[in-house]
Amino acid sequence: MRDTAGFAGNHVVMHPSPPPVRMEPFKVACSSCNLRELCLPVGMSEDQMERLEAIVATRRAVARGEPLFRSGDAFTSLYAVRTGFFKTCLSSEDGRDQVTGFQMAGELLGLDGIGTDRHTCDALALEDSSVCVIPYHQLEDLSRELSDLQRHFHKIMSREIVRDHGVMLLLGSMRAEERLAAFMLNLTQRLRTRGFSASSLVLRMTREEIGSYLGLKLETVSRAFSKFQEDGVLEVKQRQIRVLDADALQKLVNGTAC
Amino acid sequence: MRDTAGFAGNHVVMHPSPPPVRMEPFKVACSSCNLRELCLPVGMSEDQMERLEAIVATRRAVARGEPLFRSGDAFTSLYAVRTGFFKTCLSSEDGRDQVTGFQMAGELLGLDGIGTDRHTCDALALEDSSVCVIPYHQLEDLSRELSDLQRHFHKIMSREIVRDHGVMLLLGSMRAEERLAAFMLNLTQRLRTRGFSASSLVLRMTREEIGSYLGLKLETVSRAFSKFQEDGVLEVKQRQIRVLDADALQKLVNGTAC
DNA sequence: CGCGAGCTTGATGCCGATCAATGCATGTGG
DNA sequence: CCACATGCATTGATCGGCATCAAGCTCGCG
Repeated sequence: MRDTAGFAGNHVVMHPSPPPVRMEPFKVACSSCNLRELCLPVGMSEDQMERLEAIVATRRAVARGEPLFRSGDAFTSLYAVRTGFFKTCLSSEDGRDQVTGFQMAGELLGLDGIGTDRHTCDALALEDSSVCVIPYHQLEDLSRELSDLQRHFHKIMSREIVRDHGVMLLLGSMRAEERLAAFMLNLTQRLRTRGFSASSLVLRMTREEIGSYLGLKLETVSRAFSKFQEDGVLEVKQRQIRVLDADALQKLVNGTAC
Repeated sequence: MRDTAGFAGNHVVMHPSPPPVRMEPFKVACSSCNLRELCLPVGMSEDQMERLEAIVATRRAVARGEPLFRSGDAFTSLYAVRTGFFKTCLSSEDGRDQVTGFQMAGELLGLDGIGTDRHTCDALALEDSSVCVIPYHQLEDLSRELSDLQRHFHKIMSREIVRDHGVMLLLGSMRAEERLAAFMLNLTQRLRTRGFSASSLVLRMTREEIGSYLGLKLETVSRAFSKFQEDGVLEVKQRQIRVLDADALQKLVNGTAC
């Protein structure tokens, strides 16, 4: 039987086609959320978490293909991914397009909007997803009272900057196969953090989206996948991927295999 | 007579070779600093600024070629550039190297360190420079009291993220000349903000450093400069640059000239 | 004056883009 | 249940932009 673990395991699957946006009036309970060790409340006490829950009052469902927000939208809230999978992408006026990131459960979306009070990129759901809505001004207010929250929020922003620098390194100095290797390692690592198999996964994005993220054309991504399969590093069946030799990937990312 | 304004104008020039690091016990006065409209205190009242000055107690001079901090150093402070010019760069173990940014007066350095309490990149002075030292934990404490400070600090971090996304777009989808055009426009715009001529400047970095930032080899950068000169877009004499046709640069960055 | 770091310019080759055709999976309507 | 459309992936052939290799050149400085 085929292993379909991937990160589809605990996703909210909504069929047949749900309304694209649905507000859930139910109380959000960070304290009982299985993402609390990945998300904003990391390291917070019980009563601090209650304060946070009080402002994170709503959830929002986003159907596959729909935007959570778009570039130019007024910025009011951050979003924590509960279930599902997103991409953020920049599109310049002349049709150039760049995927700037893929976000999975526990990761924060919308940080780009703080600087100008408008979102500067599009966030699109790659599968039916749900997010916790975190009204930003309330978060600012609360983080003035809870230094643990403040500290953690700053760490999240800083790590986003560091992540971006890593992508710049990748885009600026790696070759196609190295880029894909780095991408796959990053993906499996994040899945492992979330308790999923690191060796078997289902890609939620197309070759074109991967290519956009990595600064490659979709054909090049496809060829690199095929190469990895030939070399016994990956098993690739469309979006079903099995990692056979993680070390080989790691060696590609460093310079050892050149 | 040659216009040498560039951004050398108000820089502290220290010859012959000063001690690489010098602490200045003098009081820092944000309120009388001509960078206060670019730096952290933007939009703060007089007495708020006094609170900030109280924690920004020291300056530090960094000689050309010397590090302000290095990857792996313990993170304790942020730094605001007072005078001079820096680059930040990432170097992976296998010798790959990526310049992730160039910082000039009024810009903040060190945000990368917040996430892990260690710096994740090197910051090197490209000319004799000086910075204001901002002890980070004191800044956190103060920004819990002064919401204006908090808000502005968050905006600065967010804008850094947005800037990085822009670089990702550049690295992922632009061709050599487009990259250099975007780079030159960005540079002239920042100079203009600081009251310098936007049409005449002196590059503080080598072709190789520009290339590393733009994901190009130094020869390609050089050829692109030559091309711009041929086309009457720039006048290039080593590091002396004069912008003759800013519109042409702008058109290159968008798709109009393709 | 001569050295060296940084810059320019030319010749060549390779990696990845582009163009094009085919394959494969899913879904839809007859 | 099949025929067909559609979206995505694979694979091949060719092309072009940038890297690489290799000389010279410029300028500041000891």
